[in-house]
Amino acid sequence: MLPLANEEKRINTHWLPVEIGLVNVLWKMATQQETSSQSTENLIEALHVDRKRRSLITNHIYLDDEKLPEDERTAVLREIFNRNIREKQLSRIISHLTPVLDGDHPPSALVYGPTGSGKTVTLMHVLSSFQQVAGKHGVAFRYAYIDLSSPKTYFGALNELAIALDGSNRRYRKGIPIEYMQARIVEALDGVQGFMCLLIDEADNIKPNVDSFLTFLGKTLPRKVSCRLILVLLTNRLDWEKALDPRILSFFKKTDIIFEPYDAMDLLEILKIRVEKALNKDKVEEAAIKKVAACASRETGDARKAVELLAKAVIVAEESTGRLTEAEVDLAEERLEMDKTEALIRALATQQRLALEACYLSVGQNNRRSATGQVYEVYRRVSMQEGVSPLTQRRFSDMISFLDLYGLVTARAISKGRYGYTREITGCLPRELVKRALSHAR
DNA sequence: CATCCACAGGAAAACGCGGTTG
DNA sequence: CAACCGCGTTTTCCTGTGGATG
Repeated sequence: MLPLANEEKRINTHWLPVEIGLVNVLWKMATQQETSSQSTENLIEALHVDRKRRSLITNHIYLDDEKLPEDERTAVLREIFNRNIREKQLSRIISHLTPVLDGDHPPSALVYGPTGSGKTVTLMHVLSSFQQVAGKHGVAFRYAYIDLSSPKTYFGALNELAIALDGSNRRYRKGIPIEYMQARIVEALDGVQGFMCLLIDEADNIKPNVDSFLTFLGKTLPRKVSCRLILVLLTNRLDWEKALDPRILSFFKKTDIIFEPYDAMDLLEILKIRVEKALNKDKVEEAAIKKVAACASRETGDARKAVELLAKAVIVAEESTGRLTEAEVDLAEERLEMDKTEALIRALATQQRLALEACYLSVGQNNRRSATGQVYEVYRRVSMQEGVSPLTQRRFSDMISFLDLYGLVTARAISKGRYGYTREITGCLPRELVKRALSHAR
């Protein structure tokens, strides 16, 4: 999973020839010129041309979801759905909703799916399309999106709901009674006839008392308003239902819809759209995109991660050959991994950092295996030096397990016969990465 | 085959710290 | 203000482990 120490050499040998070649060309050009100022100008020109030659990106924003404006985002999504990617999920949701067209009331839905499987996106798409179809059938259908992706209280959730419903941007002040909030929501819904679909994203994010919010939504609200409510709750926790009060589940009479993570084929299509929009197609090899899709689907099937990897690979390609091939993807994956572990190390608590330092100190340059006892001694010395009082061996042992869990060291329990039962600790990260991260984290 | 090393790792007690109560 | 409580962390105590060794 983690990059091996010796792979760093490959990075260098990979791009060096290109750079050297370029420098040589430039040097020749420069030396042929008569005055130095002219040569500098030429150098600038040459570098500029070269930069252009290597550049892959034609439109930057399509590689960064954060920067994509809303209408562009929906346009991209529309394309995704046109390519029949989430077909199964789409048809499930739609068949759940179709009773509306005949004026029947579908039950509420609970949608499960891991992050990056396109829950929100798909639901939004379906609902907006559904609204239009319903309009043609003469059925009044509206929907509202309530985003709870940052943790909210019962009050905060009501607030979001109120904002979504009355269309205004203003937040209601804190401190007003919850009954008032509820009254506002009822008021906002009162004039509406027909169906009202509430799409509640990350519904598991309501902190202290989820139950009361859901009770309000499922029990109180439908009685007070004229329109017919359809609740759609999105969550990425499969066990969420178990945390709920069974009474709530009973009056919800809900349907479950499950979103599988994207598979490699889906991701491939999604990536292709991005590539078309953002990159110079001639410089991108099909195999590379396939590889990105394969990597992402192997890990989590998270579309956002896939795009992130693609973006990283493009950067790698831009600063080396100017072509996106499988090799660049490999490198990008490696770097992404390195960045992650480095960030992880920097975020470690002091004691854990010391433990990690002790491990790599004890293991030495040639990755000798060390027993827990030895490393503990080193750890004691190090923490004395730092002026931190060392912890007991018991705790230290736990920290080793922690470091092992996060893949920062390898520690496996082994019996050395009558010479004891220990964990052999070895490092599994490039020395220089550890050094940099450790020195930075203080 | 029993022994025994040098820890692993579970359980419980002790500690520390913010918050609450009489 | 002391006494108390709840909760997470740390220490102490303890039993368990697996194979080389005599």
